[in-house]
Amino acid sequence: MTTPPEPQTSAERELCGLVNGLAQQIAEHVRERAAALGLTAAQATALREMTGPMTMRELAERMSCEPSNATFVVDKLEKQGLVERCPHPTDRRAKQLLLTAEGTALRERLLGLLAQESPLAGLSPQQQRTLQGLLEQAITRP
Amino acid sequence: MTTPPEPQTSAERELCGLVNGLAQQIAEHVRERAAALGLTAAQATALREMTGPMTMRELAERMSCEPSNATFVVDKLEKQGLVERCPHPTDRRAKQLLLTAEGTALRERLLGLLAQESPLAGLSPQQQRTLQGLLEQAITRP
DNA sequence: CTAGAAACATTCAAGCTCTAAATATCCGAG
DNA sequence: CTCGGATATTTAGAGCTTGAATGTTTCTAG
Repeated sequence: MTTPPEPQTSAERELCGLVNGLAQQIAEHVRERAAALGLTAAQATALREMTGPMTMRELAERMSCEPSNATFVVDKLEKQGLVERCPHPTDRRAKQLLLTAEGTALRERLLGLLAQESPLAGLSPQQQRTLQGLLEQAITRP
Repeated sequence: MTTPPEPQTSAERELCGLVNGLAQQIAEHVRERAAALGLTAAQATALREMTGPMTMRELAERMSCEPSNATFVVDKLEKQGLVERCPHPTDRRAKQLLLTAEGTALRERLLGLLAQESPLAGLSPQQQRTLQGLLEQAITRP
């Protein structure tokens, strides 16, 4: 026979639901601020992660998405004149992404908006540290 | 003037990244188990939430998505003979979703798979309770 | 040096999700 | 009863994401 009906299971499912719920709130937060600047959530995420010159693959990794998706998003940003695809200095296979002056300015505004009214404001700094520890442990395990 | 340069901010951004990371692990977990049964993640989520007869709207709420999306997903499940759209007993506007025998059987298998190797297995029951409390507090705040 | 393996970026097809609009039905005020 | 606002579902259109296939370029074993 199997182990007795596990009370564990349903608690874990509920917990997964909470994690997803909070992730959705965070996504919504980004979506709202991005929309205020005429960007989609994906475009805003890309802009946020553009901390300096980088390749397409590097950006994709920072965005936690596939390179093909990065191509799609950067196409949009490039059409808006926010980024440029330059030839990479040392690797002719790769492109080097650079923010334009406009892109840099918009990124600053975006970062300012994103810092306001964080979805995590309901937790004290101490609680945030606790949460961070738990999440790190949960993630670095499988 | 604004508050001095907040050290808070970057910590919160990192924390958001962790929440999203764990949510992605959970999604990947569902995706894998669903694929083993020939289902997409969305179809598996719908099947999982079909705890009994319900309307399209009710399913959409359980899935945290728009009703139009539920229509799309249920279309697929119906084509696979897993669910049926029946006329609602008392409200002729609504459809009542019912699992077929096949659907019920597959749902059982799915629940079994989903309960195995939870992405949260890295946390002790005590830690899971702590996490649950923090997430609830964070969510029920805006 | 050179052939084969691996890495970078892109394109394309397919799937998921959302919004807005259309249709059908319900319900309550008069 | 009837009209008008609210609700349930579907459709159409668009954006986001992925995975496979492709063309270049780089790296590495021999």
